[in-house]
Amino acid sequence: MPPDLNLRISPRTVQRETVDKLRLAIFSGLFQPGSRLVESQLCTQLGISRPSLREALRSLEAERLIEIVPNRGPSIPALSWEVATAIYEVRELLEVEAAGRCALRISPEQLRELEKSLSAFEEAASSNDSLAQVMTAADFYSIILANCGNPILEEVHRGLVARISFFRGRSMSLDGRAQSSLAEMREIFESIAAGDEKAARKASKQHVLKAKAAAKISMDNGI
Amino acid sequence: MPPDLNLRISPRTVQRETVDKLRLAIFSGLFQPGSRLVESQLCTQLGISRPSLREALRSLEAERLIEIVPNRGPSIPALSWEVATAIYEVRELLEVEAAGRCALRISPEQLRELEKSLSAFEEAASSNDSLAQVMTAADFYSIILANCGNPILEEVHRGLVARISFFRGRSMSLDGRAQSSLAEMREIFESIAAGDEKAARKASKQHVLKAKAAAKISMDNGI
DNA sequence: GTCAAGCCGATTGTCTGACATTCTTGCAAT
DNA sequence: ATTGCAAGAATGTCAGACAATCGGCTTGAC
Repeated sequence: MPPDLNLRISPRTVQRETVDKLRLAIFSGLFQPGSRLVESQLCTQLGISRPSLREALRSLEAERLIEIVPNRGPSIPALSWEVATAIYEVRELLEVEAAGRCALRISPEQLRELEKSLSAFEEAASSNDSLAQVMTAADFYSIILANCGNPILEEVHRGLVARISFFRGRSMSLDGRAQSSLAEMREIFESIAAGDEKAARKASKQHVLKAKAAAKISMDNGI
Repeated sequence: MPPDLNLRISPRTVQRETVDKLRLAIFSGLFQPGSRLVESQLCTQLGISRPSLREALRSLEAERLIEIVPNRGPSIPALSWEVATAIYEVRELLEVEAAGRCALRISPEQLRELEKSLSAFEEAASSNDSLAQVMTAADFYSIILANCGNPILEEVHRGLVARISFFRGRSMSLDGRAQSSLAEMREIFESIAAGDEKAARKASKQHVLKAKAAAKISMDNGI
């Protein structure tokens, strides 16, 4: 059998990417919190019809990336500090668990992947591209979550991180935050590499707590 | 002005309830896992148009209550034991945390509510109505999660419990499971009432572990 | 000048109907 | 029995339409 000629001459089912486009746009902070998303505008911008768009919007609503109030339409929710705190707390719960499990079971192969993503973050941290920083940092966690042995942990975590992505760009651009974040992540990596569950949990907890503190600072500064 | 005759001759915004109807139907086990949901059929059954139905289906897809394969349409996912295990594990993480927090901060008023829901479960446990058992048990957790001080914890938990609701009816009808469940829940309640965080965590953990074991048994029995 | 009432445009909620694409299933031919 | 094909069914997507609702603006009264 010839090796998978999955060429797809005529790109079918491209509509489903709409939701990904929108999601990415939200991540990138293209829309201000609180701003409304007018359906007709999005339709023309995305080149799709209103029914299709509305389907995509429903998905995003279920993911809590947008909110839809009846007769007012979709908008980007303004994340209150209360909710952000709650998200960080649950993130802590999940990441600590994942890091601990990961330390006990990650394969050497995946460990190299993790190291690579840490290097990628290191490079991003030297730059001023906060979007790249957020993205590479997200990769780092993703690898940990993907190797913790519990797909649900990963899934839930992804959903939560998505909701605070808006913040994370802001707080990452705080002075020195990227560098200290790097140090924390390196410690997590070392612990996992050493197979030290307790240390991985501790380092992971520290990291989330620091991230939360940074987020609070950037929010108080009204950035 | 006459006092709010909210008669709603022409029922407005009733469409949004469609998703609730469907969700309830899924909870109740009306559809077999793996069975397909044909859009045109659902449209006539629910009395709505296809676009509206598809919006509802997208919501349910994002909640992982159904899955939609391109060009094959929506269906009820067959829950593998691997995924179910993962869900129970995360549930444990969340419930333990919530019970612990709840013990430290619940108001006397809400504590009475919790007691009431425990009584409701007690009554259901005496009967053979496993749906009522699942529902009242869900109420019990909901109150704990709603009073743990972290709305995200509650939200995530609700999503996870929804996905294993199919099972829970089955495992609850195992011989003696409802009664032992009652005992475990009572212990959780007592710990919370006493404000004993550690005990609440321990009892909560025990409860989830037992529930998981019961689910495994009922699954192995191929029920 | 300020405030309240009412009207108008903009936007959403929902439907009908349509058509191309894709999957499934049954039938025919080898 | 297996293969291939063709008809039917279901989905993916669109266009257009219309009522209901919301928000802002104008108008009028004090």
